Amino acid sequence: MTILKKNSVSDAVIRRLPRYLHKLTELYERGIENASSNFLMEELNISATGIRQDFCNFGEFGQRGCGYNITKMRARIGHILGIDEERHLIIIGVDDLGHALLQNFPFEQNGFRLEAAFDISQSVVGTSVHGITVKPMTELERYAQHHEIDVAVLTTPQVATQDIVTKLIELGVRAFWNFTNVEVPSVDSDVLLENINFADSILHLKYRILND
Amino acid sequence: MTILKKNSVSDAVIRRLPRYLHKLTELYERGIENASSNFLMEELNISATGIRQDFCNFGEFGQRGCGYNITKMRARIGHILGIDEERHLIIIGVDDLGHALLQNFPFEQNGFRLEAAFDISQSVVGTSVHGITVKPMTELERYAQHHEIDVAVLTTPQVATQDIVTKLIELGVRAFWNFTNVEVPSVDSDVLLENINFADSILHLKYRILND
DNA sequence: TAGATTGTTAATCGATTAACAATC
DNA sequence: TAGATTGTTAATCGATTAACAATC
Repeated sequence: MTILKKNSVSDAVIRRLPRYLHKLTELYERGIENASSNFLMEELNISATGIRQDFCNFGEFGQRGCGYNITKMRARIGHILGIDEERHLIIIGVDDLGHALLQNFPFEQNGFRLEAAFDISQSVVGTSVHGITVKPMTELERYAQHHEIDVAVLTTPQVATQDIVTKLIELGVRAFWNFTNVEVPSVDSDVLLENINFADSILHLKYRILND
Repeated sequence: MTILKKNSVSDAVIRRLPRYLHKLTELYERGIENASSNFLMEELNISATGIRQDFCNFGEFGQRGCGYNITKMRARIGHILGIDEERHLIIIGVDDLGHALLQNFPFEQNGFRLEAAFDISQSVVGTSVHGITVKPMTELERYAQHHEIDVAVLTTPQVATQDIVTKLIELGVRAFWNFTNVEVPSVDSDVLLENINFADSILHLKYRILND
């Protein structure tokens, strides 16, 4: 009998873990070895109680009376987030944004390896960015049959996105990092979708500019 | 006596408004004129009750028995988000990502006008992207004295970010759209900060890949 | 031991969901 | 009128905050 490994830690907590990780790395680089929840509160603008509550989800992190050891905590949170588990990704669409990601985003640092790039446009196919040669979309299917694709990064034009997602799901892709403005609709519950939506973000900022 | 116009609508609600706006625009383009909360639920994966509750914050939107008129609702949500209120922004850092934003992001569509771009690198200063000529950082101060800067878009290298933010705040900038991985620390409560953090996002995806 | 600070239970607060009267 | 669907109050659920015993 298989038991569905149900994630009991709330999404809100998980969303904060990368912020902890990043801050701990910064403190480590500053040469700080130990931090109390109160100190972290000031650094992160999260209440000390909240921080302790978050860590508590994953067992004991600190030492009563002495705070948290930064090296140890960093390793542990990194492990929870799976930084040490490498996953493969491909990128679809090598326009400016795709190019920026290929060129500058530290995939390795986050436990990913960008293995291939695809584009439909003749002007970019065959060019090489950061060591990756852009393939034509026509090769996608063949590529998928011979390589494991853990994540597809979507930096495609709006209109093309839905079809590409459908195609990729058919080809077995189960996770998407979506930079397009498209709401990919209720895909199967076993498909993961992480959106980065610039327009949503700037509209939220506009609202606050007008109302705060 | 001035009354502090306290925003009584929760942040969670406001974060959903851009999604509503976007979906309504799509439905409009599909030629659909009316939608019930149940229909929107299917389109957006937000419960029908939740949708009605959200709209209820801003007065009556629909017509009992008939649902919501798409054109009217779209205009209203757009107005709440201030799409019709133009604000000016500048971008600091014209690397690949900055370039991508300049070139492709529909600022006007979201009620913004990108007025100037700054960079420190000799190789981009003086070049022109999408009609904007990149200025050297040394001109920032003079520029700020003569123009209104409502938002500064940050696509700067990590190390430079904090100093640039401090400088911009001195120059009177009160809102930032931050694409760097830097946690800009507890700035004054009258300074707005909207973060887009690629690393946080992809680590969250990684966690779900490993745990879902 | 005294002071500091965690880990964790309990209390509070806020957001989501359910229910239903109002009304098209 | 009957059916549909909103607007809104009440109930539930979950997340944040407070409190404090455990312990370094």
